[in-house]
Amino acid sequence: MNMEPVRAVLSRDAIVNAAIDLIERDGVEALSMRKVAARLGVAAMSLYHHVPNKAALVDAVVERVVSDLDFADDPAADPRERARGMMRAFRKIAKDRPKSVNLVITRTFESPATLRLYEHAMEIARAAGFAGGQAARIASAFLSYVIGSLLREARFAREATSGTGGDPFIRGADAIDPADYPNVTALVAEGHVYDADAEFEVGLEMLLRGLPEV
Amino acid sequence: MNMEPVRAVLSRDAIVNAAIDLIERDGVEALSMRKVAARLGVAAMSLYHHVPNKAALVDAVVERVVSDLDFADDPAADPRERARGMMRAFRKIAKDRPKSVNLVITRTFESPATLRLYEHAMEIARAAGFAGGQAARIASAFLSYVIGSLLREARFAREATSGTGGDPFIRGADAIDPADYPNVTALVAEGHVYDADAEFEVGLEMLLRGLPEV
DNA sequence: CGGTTAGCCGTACAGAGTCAGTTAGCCGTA
DNA sequence: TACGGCTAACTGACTCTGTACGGCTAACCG
Repeated sequence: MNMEPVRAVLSRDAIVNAAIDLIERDGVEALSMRKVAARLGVAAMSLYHHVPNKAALVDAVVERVVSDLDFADDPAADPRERARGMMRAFRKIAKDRPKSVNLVITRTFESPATLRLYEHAMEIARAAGFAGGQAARIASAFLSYVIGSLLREARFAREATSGTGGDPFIRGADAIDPADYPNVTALVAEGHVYDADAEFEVGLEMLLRGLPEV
Repeated sequence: MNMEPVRAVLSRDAIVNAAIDLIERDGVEALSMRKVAARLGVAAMSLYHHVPNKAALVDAVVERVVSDLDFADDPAADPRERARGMMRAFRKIAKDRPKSVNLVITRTFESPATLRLYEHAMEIARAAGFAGGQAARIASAFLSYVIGSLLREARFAREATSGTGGDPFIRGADAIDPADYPNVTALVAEGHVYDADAEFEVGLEMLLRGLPEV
């Protein structure tokens, strides 16, 4: 009656999923082959029939996270609007899988999925009228900016905010010496809260406004 | 005749130095307490009298790397020029200690040294006429951008370039399917090489040009 | 029905971080 | 000078990591 196969079902996909779960639950440093295996009810060494080693597993995780990104895009739309759309979609990683961000970020744009990001950014840059090397450099500028923002945002998201609805701008602000950090102190005194969205949009618009003449 | 103390001299500074050496030689993942200790001619556990644990050691490394940064700065100069100076100085990390960059990058701006970066950026933003929250967001935009650039640059620097003087734009470009990545392929065909300095400057100028009205 | 093979498991080992217990050198005081 | 105590380094052990090797078993193929 049980149609399930007797042996445990194991697949690359299942392994990657388990790894992502683990990372999002306990953080990147808690990822271990044994824990992934345990989560799948399987012995550690079984994983190695589907994944050559841990580094490859991590690569696969990154690939998955990036592949899940979906920048709905209308090629006929205003290139600036397309750029905004892509950047915002990219940034969604920080919301969806905050703990995995550090992994994505630490890797080159070489794998198919990450290269796709670059390709897409180039595509938009070209649609905006930039050619060759200039398009590449502009695309890189945008990507560098999202990545930097992502990093910042993911770190702030490490702990859920309390009910106040806003992160304090800096953790442990009380311990800061006003003489050494006057501007930061003043900001804290003003009650400035960290607003990831607002921050991100400011920089994004700066980049867009600062685009060279085509 | 031997004036050296019989027992090994150990200090927090010496430990941090050894750790940095190790990281720059063999990479972050090769850093281990035992190797640091061995490099200092000392038993592993001895380190724990100067550093509470490995995480703290890593923090100390980050702190050192960032503290060593020196953005010579004339408060009376044009704020834009000051911003350029700071950004370029920051970027020097990638040149001086490429392997340590990933560490710096993965941490919040909470420690004194990293907070100093933020303070400095805010200071320049205020000198440029921006106030309060807006100054903070502009400072963040610039910092996000450098950090993103740094990350990108550090990864390209992983292996020394061959004699050609230019990195190929993408490693393993031959394996890329032109149908999937037309823009990237075209770029490679044009012989585009990766030029970290040029790329960085393009984005920097975009941000400066795109600064809001004060 | 016999043989091959793909996929899972158990064992084992080197290297990691770090706790506990021990020892050795230095320094102030008598 | 002799001694007592304290700090800092050492030794050993424990747990957890990644993964190489070899054996077993269930499924498939002719």
